[in-house]
Amino acid sequence: MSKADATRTEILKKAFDLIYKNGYQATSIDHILETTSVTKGAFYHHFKSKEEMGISLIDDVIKKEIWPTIVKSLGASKNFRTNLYKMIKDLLIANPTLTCEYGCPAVNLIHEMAPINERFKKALKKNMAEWRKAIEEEIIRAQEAGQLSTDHEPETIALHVITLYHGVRNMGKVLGKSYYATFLKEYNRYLQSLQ
Amino acid sequence: MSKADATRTEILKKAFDLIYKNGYQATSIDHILETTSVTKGAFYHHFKSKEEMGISLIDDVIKKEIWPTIVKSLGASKNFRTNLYKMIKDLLIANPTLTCEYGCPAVNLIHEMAPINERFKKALKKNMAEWRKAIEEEIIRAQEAGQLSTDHEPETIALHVITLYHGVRNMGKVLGKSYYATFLKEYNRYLQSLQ
DNA sequence: ACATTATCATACTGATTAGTATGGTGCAAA
DNA sequence: TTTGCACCATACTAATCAGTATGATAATGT
Repeated sequence: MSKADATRTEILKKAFDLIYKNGYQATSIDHILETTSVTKGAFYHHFKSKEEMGISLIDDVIKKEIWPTIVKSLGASKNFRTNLYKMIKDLLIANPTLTCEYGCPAVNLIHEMAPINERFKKALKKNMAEWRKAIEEEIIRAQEAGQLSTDHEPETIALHVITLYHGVRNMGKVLGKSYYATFLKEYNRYLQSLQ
Repeated sequence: MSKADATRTEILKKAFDLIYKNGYQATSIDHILETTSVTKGAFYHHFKSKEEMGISLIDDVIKKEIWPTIVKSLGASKNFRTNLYKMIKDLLIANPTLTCEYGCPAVNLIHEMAPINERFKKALKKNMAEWRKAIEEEIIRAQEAGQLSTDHEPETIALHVITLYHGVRNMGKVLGKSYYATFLKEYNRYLQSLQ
């Protein structure tokens, strides 16, 4: 990795930390630079604006933070219920960078930015569509294997699972980590109700 | 209503509009005053700080915006599934002030403020606890009427329903109003799976 | 009628914001 | 060797922020 790439990465890494904890709008560029060795000149050399940096963050960092956990679970076992359970559980519990207090950066950004910035919304929508598609494929495999009735619409279930994830990430901010366990039990019951 | 009360109400009303659409931190006091006849002196006479105004907003306005829809549904019919379905549906569709694009103000505030402001978190938590309790009572009634097995923990189901609401409000910001219909079908299937 | 206080209005402050202007440095191609 | 550009550093700007200082006016009790 070249020196320039290292600078770019350092900016995105620090920006991710601050935006994850304080939100995009509340995170200033000065604050990002404060605790790094990067200067404002370097920042605006790599990103033509704060918005541009934010969009890069969605594509580069968030994707690399969440996507591995997802693909690791889907298709891992032959039982789609096991896989969908593990996927959400690992996203909630196993990921070392994400905490209950601050939730999920992708979910947070949708909340904050989707209504007020079209570019953010589009990038986040694309991200969600990829996740949805991956879950759909899992469900279709289950239907082809006879584990699940074809009466179920794969898209409906996929989006419902994502909806639950968004919901529990928000609830966790208020109720704390103990709710994750409560939620996972009821989530599992939901998965078992899919026949 | 006295003149002073009218001023206070006008501030809270305008603040609600702006915070609902842009978030708490992105809403400035100057912006609140801009399109009203209220001045900064009046603002700081009624609220000792922006934070104080925000806390008032949770207790006063949000509660009055959402709570009526909730109590109207719960206990309305003898079937708890019908009531829980109607509650969420009305929150999503029937409420005239809330839109799909901007979601639910209470959910939004949890996302933005719960991790970074203890007073907000506490006020929002109290709000959620009241909702949870109301749903729990609906579920206990159903169990006493023999509509639902007592194996189900009322708190678990109540929180799961709230979780779904939080989730769908976030998803709607990206997927648009059409998803509400898709969600409601799967939500109904979930309610029917409670036996 | 008078005093007191509630309710506001105006003008300010210092801090912070995103972004710019300008110049410097090192490396790569010519 | 020189030219040019990628990469970065420093110092600035105009706008905006929450909050304050100070005084005016209106309501209210005595």
